[in-house]
Amino acid sequence: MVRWEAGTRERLIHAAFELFEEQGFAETSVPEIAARVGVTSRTFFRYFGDKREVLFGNEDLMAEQLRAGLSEAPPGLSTDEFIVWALGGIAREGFTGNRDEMRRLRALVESDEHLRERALSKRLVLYGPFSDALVCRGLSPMQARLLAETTIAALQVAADEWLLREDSVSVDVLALDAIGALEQYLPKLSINAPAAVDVDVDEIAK
Amino acid sequence: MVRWEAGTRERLIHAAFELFEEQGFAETSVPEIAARVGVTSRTFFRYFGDKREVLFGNEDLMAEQLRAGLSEAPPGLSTDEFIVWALGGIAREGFTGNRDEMRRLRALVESDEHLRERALSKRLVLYGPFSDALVCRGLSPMQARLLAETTIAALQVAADEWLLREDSVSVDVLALDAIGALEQYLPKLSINAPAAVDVDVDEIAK
DNA sequence: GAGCTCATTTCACAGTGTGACATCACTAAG
DNA sequence: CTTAGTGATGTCACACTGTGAAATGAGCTC
Repeated sequence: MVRWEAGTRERLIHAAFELFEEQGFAETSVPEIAARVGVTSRTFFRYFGDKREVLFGNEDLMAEQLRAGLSEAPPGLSTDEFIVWALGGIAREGFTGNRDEMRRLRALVESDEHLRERALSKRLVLYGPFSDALVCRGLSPMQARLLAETTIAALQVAADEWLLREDSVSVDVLALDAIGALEQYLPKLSINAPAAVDVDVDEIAK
Repeated sequence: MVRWEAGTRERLIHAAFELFEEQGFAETSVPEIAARVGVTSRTFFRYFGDKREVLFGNEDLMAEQLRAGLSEAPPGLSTDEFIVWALGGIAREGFTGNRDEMRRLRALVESDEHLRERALSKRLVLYGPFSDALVCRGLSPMQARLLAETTIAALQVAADEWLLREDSVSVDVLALDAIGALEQYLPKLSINAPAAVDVDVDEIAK
């Protein structure tokens, strides 16, 4: 006879999800979640740093997979090819099937201010590895950051679109469509921008 | 003799800023801040929804100014001209002088997880008005969102760059430079992407 | 000076998150 | 068989966050 049932973490996640859907996030307390699983709230906080975190375990997983996946990029890709390749990987790993559960999660997150906030900062976790990989490929930190943020934002938009649909278009195609359309609207550098940049960088160095 | 000193809100902000710099954000309690100003913590929470908010009053102000400013855009601008114009406005309103205080604020925010999280969601407040304005100009909600996020991200990167410098380059120029460089790295739609988009959108409508 | 206003205080409270220490089934030596 | 871990959980105590509801009291108005 085992002293404790296995899979406490998973059961906590499940119970939390249920309760949040039944009563709302704010109206559900941690002791309540713990009670449904038959543990103490202290145990809950041992598994999850805070109440919100119970819904975002996946994101951390995706970030790890992403970091691992990005290091396996075929050599010789140009930066834009690298992005296409990375989007494909993410789409294949994180966006197959289980659309319905993702929809429910999305609805939950959208329903509460604190959850929306946490979701945003989870994007940081995603574009962190991405940005690092781009720096390794020779981009400046600032450029890498902007490119990573843009790509992840496109991915997010594409994911939203994907969740609205029922067909089987893959997320990376949607993301690339979005990026393509984006380019059409971005101001072209040549039009304006006196570009007093490169000069002043040196002045600071003094 | 006045029962209460004027400008409680400003004095709370000031006291909080000082204490956060002296001891760190996590190590400073709300009662402590309130005590330094000579009020109760209850009063603090009447001015600020939560402890973090005391550092982000400006962002809300900027968002309002932005929303107001965007509605005054000269007619006849194309989308990319509109973006250039908007960036100019933001730079003129929010990024003149007081660089040193902004640097200190930035350092504070970077020093704490919860503050970084809040800073991110404040960006939502900024790109909300932007995105709305773009929708009014005929973009689809998704496109508007992506374009707005990209622009604000560029602004953020440019602001970071600006804070690192001492010269007088304006933020909007830096942002446009960043966007220019960004375009160079974005995958071109023509290369790939079978683009199964427009068809399926209609199918959903049924 | 009666009454009103309004920022603030006071009080009570539910919930969050954490550190320190106790418990107890199970396990690996000896 | 005993003994000494090990590791997930419980227990307890606590500081802090954030929020309703009612009381206070200075200054203003008529």
